[in-house]
Amino acid sequence: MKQTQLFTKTQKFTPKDEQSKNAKLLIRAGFIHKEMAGVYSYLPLGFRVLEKIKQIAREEMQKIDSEEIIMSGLQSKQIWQKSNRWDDNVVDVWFKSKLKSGKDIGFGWSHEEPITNMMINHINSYKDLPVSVFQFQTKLRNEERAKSGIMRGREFVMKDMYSYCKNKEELEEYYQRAIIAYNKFYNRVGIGEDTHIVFADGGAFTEFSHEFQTIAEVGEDLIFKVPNKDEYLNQEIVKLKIETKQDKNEINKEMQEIFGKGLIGVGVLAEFLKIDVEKTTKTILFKADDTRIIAVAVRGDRDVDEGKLRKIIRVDDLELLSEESIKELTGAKVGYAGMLNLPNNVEKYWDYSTDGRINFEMGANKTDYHNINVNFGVNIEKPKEFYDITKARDGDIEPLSGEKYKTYKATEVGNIFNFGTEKAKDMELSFVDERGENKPVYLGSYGIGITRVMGVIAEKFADEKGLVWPESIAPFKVHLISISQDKKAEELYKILKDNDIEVLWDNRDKRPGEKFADSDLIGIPYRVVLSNKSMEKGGIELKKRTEADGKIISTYELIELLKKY
RNA sequence: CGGGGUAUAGUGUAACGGUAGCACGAGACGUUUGGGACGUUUUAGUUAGGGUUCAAAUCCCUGUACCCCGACCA
Repeated sequence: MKQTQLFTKTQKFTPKDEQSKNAKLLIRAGFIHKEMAGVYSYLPLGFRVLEKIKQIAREEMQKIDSEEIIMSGLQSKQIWQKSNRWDDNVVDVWFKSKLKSGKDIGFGWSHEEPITNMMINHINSYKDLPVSVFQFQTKLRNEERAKSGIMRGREFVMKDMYSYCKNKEELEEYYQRAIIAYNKFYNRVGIGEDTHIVFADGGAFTEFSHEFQTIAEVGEDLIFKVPNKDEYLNQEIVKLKIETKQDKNEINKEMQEIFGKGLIGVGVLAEFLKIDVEKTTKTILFKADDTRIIAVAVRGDRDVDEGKLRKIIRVDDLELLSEESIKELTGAKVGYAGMLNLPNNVEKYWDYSTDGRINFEMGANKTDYHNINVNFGVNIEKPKEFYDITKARDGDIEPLSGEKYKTYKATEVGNIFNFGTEKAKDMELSFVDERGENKPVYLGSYGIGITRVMGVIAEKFADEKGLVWPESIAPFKVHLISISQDKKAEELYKILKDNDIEVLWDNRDKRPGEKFADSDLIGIPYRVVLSNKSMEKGGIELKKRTEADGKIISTYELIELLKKY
């Protein structure tokens, strides 16, 4: 492609309404256009990158016998009601509208339900299984807050794949094949080395789901590497058994109620009471399934992991108790709750970190009051069991080995999930097995955030001059820059094209400096310069984007070299 | 959804309540041609609505948009 034909221009200044590196660079280089917060259009260069990434995903999915389809973006309410996911309180990212007739419709934020519903028409017998289908879809999600450029938008492209299997074993086998395909995909797009499969919460049906996380500074997630193993964990499933240092000879003191007006926050509190922060206790109250009230105690310097709590109490629906309810329940404002004297209907859970302490502090359930010198077996019954409810953080210790988890900031670029028969049961998708018995189908769901992958790559490889694309997904392989040698360049341009080498020819009437600067900004892997200077030296200058200096070679050598890559 | 911030030309940035200016981009002409050149010239703007004032980009109110932090995030 000739650059004069490219309607986009590069910008010298970074847009002021973008903070993230990926959006700044992609906009400056003309890959994307921002429509609104979290919504971007893909311009010729960006589109080419996107298509390259999609093609690689396509090839890898086809290799594991998945068939490509494209589903509608409009979805019907009835289908989603079957699995109880139409409700805005259950799924909070819905975009919804109505047909002229008044019928409710939703804009697809996921396609598990519609596709499973569709499969009812196609899966009847065990002979129809297994089936795997995938698509590239623009997902629409009404995110409360879009951020990080194209990494987390309201509209984004996702490759989603769904597998339908006869039984657990067949699904498990396909799941493993999908993992292999995913790894190949990440390798091919250039982020394989930093992309790890990470164990994550599996929800109700399976113990684990898996995420593919790419280690990157922009990452929103913290992943934990298990000591001495090549195994990574998502924050919410990191096992902890936090021990608190305690002098065993400390003598139990008399419990006291201390007045401390407006002391909110453990740091301030500990200072005021002149005790160690580890003596303080945080009591958090939750509402589960609308009916249960849960009180959780963790050591003051730690936080509750709601994911872990959900698992312990076996609910999906969990939220913090409202201010009014806390007041009603404890008789105190938020910030003074304690495990002492809570009504009997409140379920109480203690984290390991609260165990083994002598003379600890706790909210008094009385505004502005805290109890100190609380002791198990004296003021409050020692819990029969302690749990792992603490949110993991950097520096935490794996209970098994006693060694620290290593942590990395990472961004989730893929996710695979084993639904078992749960989804099929919701959607009433079943098949008849060899013996004529009706059985639910096993569903696996596999996603790759295509646009997010592009964002991560843009961000990870960029240097101070601009973007640096891996060869496999670069918009063009070669950036041909001609300086006062347009005739020769035109010939070379044709030769490159005849050899099926994707080339962007900067045939603009611009000064060399500007062409080089633009070339670096756009980030095409190979730069080929044709100029009086290069001719004097005997040919063409070839330079990789990642290298500082080029080398002079002949046209023949150039073609041979580029063909190899 | 809570908190904070910002809004001036396609982009980036100035202007005490008193003439909206500069740079990049884009157009024209000329000089230039290996790291965002130079000269002359043209183009194009105060987020929307209301208020205060002789006078508003500037002060006030309301809306909108965008950014950041937190919450949320199959």
